[in-house]
Amino acid sequence: MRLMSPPVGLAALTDTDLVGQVARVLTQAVVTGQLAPGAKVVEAGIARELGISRAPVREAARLLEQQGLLVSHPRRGFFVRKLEIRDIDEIYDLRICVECHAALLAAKNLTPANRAALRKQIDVLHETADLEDHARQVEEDYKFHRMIVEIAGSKRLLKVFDDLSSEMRMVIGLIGRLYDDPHRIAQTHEALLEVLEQGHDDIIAARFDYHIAAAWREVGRLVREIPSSTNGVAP
Amino acid sequence: MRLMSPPVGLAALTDTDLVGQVARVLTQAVVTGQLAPGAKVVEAGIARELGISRAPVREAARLLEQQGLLVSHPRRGFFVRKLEIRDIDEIYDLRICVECHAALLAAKNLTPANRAALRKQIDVLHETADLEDHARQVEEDYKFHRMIVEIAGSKRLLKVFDDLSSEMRMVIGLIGRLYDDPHRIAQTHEALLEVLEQGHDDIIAARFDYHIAAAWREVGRLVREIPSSTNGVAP
DNA sequence: TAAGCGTCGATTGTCGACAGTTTAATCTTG
DNA sequence: CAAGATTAAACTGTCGACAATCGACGCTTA
Repeated sequence: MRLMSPPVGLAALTDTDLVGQVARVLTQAVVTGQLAPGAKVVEAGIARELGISRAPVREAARLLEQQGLLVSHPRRGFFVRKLEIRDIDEIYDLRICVECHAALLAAKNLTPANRAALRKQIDVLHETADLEDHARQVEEDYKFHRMIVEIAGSKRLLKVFDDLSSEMRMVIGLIGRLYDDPHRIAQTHEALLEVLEQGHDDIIAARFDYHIAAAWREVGRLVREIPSSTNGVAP
Repeated sequence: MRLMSPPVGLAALTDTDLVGQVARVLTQAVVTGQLAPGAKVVEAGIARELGISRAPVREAARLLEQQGLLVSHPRRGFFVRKLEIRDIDEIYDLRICVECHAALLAAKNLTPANRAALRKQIDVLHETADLEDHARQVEEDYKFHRMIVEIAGSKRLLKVFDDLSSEMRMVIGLIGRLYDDPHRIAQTHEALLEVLEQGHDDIIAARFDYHIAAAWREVGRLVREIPSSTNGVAP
């Protein structure tokens, strides 16, 4: 006898994931610069503001620490991480390493379905290119890159990418503007997809390497251009 | 007046880093198999055993979760991660990606000092090869690889490597024995160092790729060979 | 007889409290 | 007046407590 209702694809509702929520709030605050680099993150303050106790805040803060957005000095608390030029170099260097590899794997896993998804995302890039919403543009840009890593099919690769992402968002947030013309970015990504579809390892690696390295150069230039006192990036 | 004893270069006895200590204890328990894959990690149990409260235990558990050693099911607690063949493949795939890159960077940063350090570590490998202490041998093996990533000079690269390391230790722990003859391992590493000193990018990458892939194959073989019921590795 | 329903102990998520430490602000003192 | 000592306020690290929830087990019922 079967009385149990059949499994319908409902999203498991985890309304009690306070830690996760706090982590999201904090991440947002950091990448938007609402919490400036070097700023102290007072547990009790955050807790009071969110109407909760300190315990979940502490756990969330540890998460962000592991992600590299916060640093903790024992007995002194958590602080928003200050990025130095050297950090930005590390971030992009690792990103090249990870994303080139992901691209190679993705090319092998490319199916009509996810190929279409990538195409669609490029359309989104074109659409948002005319808007003045820079944050949105950055978001869609990353989404494209993330999709490739997803297609690569390695959870660990994706985790590394995601951790890097928040750091990169922080950097972009500090710069305060895009590192390139949004239309050009959309076109570039179109080219990336083509190369991916082509499927030649050397070309894929070289192309992704170049693409990310270009962003690296631009970001580096822009960061150096802004006085460090105003952006929290030390030389 | 200065009554405080002068700072000695001791391992910064931060006696109040409970979370760190707990994290170390838990990590050890997991990689040694003392906590078997799939086992539930009861917060109160750990806390009582260590004579502390649950708060630090929770924070430590979150750390290990982020590291991939534990998984948390909301409202059900933390469990020791069960590794599947797929995970092992992911781990080694990422390790190749990361370590090859690290090796290239390390070759560029190679100085007489750290070159000597690597040589010395190879000596240690030879010395411990005769011992029957497998755990020690594995440890020294990783130390060599870690040194290379350290020389590469990227904190983020090192972090990725360290996270992977604990997972790899877990795998090795499950297998329960070395994947190769320790003397052969020592020799192989000697060859790696030579290639590193030579300084040709292509050769370095190819050699490290091959070296790690070989371990991957061996580990994969050994894992498959053991009935999954006894080792916690699902197929 | 087996799916579904209470019930009960075990465990998690969260909270408020307290001691000890750090930071700042104020007060000395040469 | 500046450098150091002193005090007060703020904050962290840790704890124990409590309600909410989960899993197991036996009970009901079709």
